[in-house]
Amino acid sequence: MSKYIHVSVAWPYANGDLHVGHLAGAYLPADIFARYHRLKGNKVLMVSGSDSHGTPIVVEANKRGITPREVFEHYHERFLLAQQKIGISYDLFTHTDTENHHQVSQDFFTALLKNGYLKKEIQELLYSEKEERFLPDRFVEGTCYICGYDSARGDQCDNCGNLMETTKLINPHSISDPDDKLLVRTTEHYFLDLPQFKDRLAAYFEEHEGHWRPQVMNFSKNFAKDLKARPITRDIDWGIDVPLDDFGDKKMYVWFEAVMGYFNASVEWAKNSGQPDAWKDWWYNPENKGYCFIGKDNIPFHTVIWQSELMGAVRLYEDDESKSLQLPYDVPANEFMNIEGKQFSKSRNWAIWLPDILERFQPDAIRYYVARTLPETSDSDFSWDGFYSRVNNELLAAWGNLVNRVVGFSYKRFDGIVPVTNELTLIDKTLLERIEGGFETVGDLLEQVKLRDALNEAMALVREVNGYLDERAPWKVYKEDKNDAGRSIYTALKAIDNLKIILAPWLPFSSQRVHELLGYDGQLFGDLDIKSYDEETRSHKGLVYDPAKQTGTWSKSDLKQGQKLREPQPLYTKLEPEVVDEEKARLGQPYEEKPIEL
RNA sequence: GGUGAUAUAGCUCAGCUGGUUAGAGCGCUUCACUCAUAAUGAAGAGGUCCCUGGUUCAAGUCCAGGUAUCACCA
Repeated sequence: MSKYIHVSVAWPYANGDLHVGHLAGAYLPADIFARYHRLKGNKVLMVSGSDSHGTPIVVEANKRGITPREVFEHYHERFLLAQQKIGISYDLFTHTDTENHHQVSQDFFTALLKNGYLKKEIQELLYSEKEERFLPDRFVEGTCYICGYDSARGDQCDNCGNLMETTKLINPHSISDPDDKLLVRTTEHYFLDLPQFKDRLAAYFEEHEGHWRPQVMNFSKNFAKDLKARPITRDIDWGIDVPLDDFGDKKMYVWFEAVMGYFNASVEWAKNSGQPDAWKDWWYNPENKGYCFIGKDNIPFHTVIWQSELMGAVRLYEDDESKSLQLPYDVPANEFMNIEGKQFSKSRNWAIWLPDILERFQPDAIRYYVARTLPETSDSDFSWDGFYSRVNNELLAAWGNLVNRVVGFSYKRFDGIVPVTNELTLIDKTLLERIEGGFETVGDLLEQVKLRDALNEAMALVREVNGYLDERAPWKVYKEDKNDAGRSIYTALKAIDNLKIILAPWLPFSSQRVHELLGYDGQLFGDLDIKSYDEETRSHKGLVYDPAKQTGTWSKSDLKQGQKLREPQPLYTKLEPEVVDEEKARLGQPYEEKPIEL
């Protein structure tokens, strides 16, 4: 029985390249999880996209003297390429400036308004007469009303560290123009009336107590205890229009519409697939399980606000009143990944950029190290020493070498075929039972989103096979009893055939190569391509997983004796010790974007 | 300032509702092996479980306070 699994992945702000923090926080865990379910034969819908709105994009655009649209389109393109290269298998990775996203977000707004969950309130904000607009906090500078520092930012004072109430700043002015004195003015905005959801949220948390990560649950419960209405509209130019005739030129707040992307992108995916209602199999299916993969900074938006939006809209594009939008089943938020012990910083370029490292390292090597070091329970650390030793001493030495030694031996002593042998002995059967048990043990951990534990277990199985080989010593036995040696090699090949599937969620590229080495044709996974989609007034590109050619399944090996193998080539490139110092030296240096080549 | 987390072997991390000699991987030492990208296997040495109090027959595990780090909110 296949199940429906919806995988929502955090939407990256398209104002700079992706870095390993993004990968570790959301994209890689989501992909591992999704690939497992794809192998299980479950109906996976994994979506995300570039967040094209929000102040950071506008700031970046101003800095470069180009439009916000040019900024996000530039990075959207790079997101597509980098993620294709490292194999994040989105059913659709789109962006928030599609006609579809605008339309569905507006319909969401309208539904919330109609159902009585939005209310108008008057706010005091800083207004620029020069620019004839209200300025967001980040565009404001002034004198700190606590310590007197004269360059306090609109949201925080860099001198005393206190967060600022923007309207209290002394002599507030625009960041880009110190002569542009700002005035406090009132403006009217819509608010999402979160307190109305308090009881329903409490019931929702109750329902999921137990399987959520404790830090996510605790944080969310606490956050939901004291809810206030939050403004969801802004006086800005770059964003989605509020769908009301009498509300000026105001736009939706980016956090309000970005989370809707999980829903909107599902709708787009269905349209693109030519089955416009297909998304309902997830969003209106009580059997669906939805997972939101995000970083810890995003927790309240994905455990409180998004749930409130879904509950408040009740239903969209669905007439059956017995149905309502499904809420996420789990929000496996990750902590942060530091770099060489220090926090990521874009301004100081303390970062490891994805397009950059993909030029020098194999995707599976990166995937392996990051997966091994996932910040699932607490902040973790990416270190080049760690990368070097994990890749060389574990991935390559234990797994790559296992494949190489066994296939190589078959090639050398058994004419490059899977040895033909008779009845297995107890020790052979015991090994295979242990390995085959991995489908259960590793699978269970994956379903609980304990990805690090699951990988640990999978690697323990790899070591079992190495231990078995040492014990059986086919290279020695071969001289006296070729059949017995063949039996061990057959057993080891079959173990590898199983492990290639068990490891495939983490190592899709090298598992495919093992698949081919073992003599199979065809693809374990489907294709991941960049495609173009036309809407009425504009077109956009998306990264799209097409499962049509997928043949891999999460099930025991049925390796045939006598099957022709392919000549082994090492799976992984061994890293030279110098890379550690070379890569460390890059940290903090200016980063130059280069074209991403596949 | 408030809230939620995190601090355990050289390194990266497990240790759920308190209970035998505190675990794993890597690194290190010794031995074995040579099919393999000198890769593999076995054995072993490494810890005042951040600090200070407290509860308890018993605390890495609970409570209070403190220190350091992270996120969110004001």
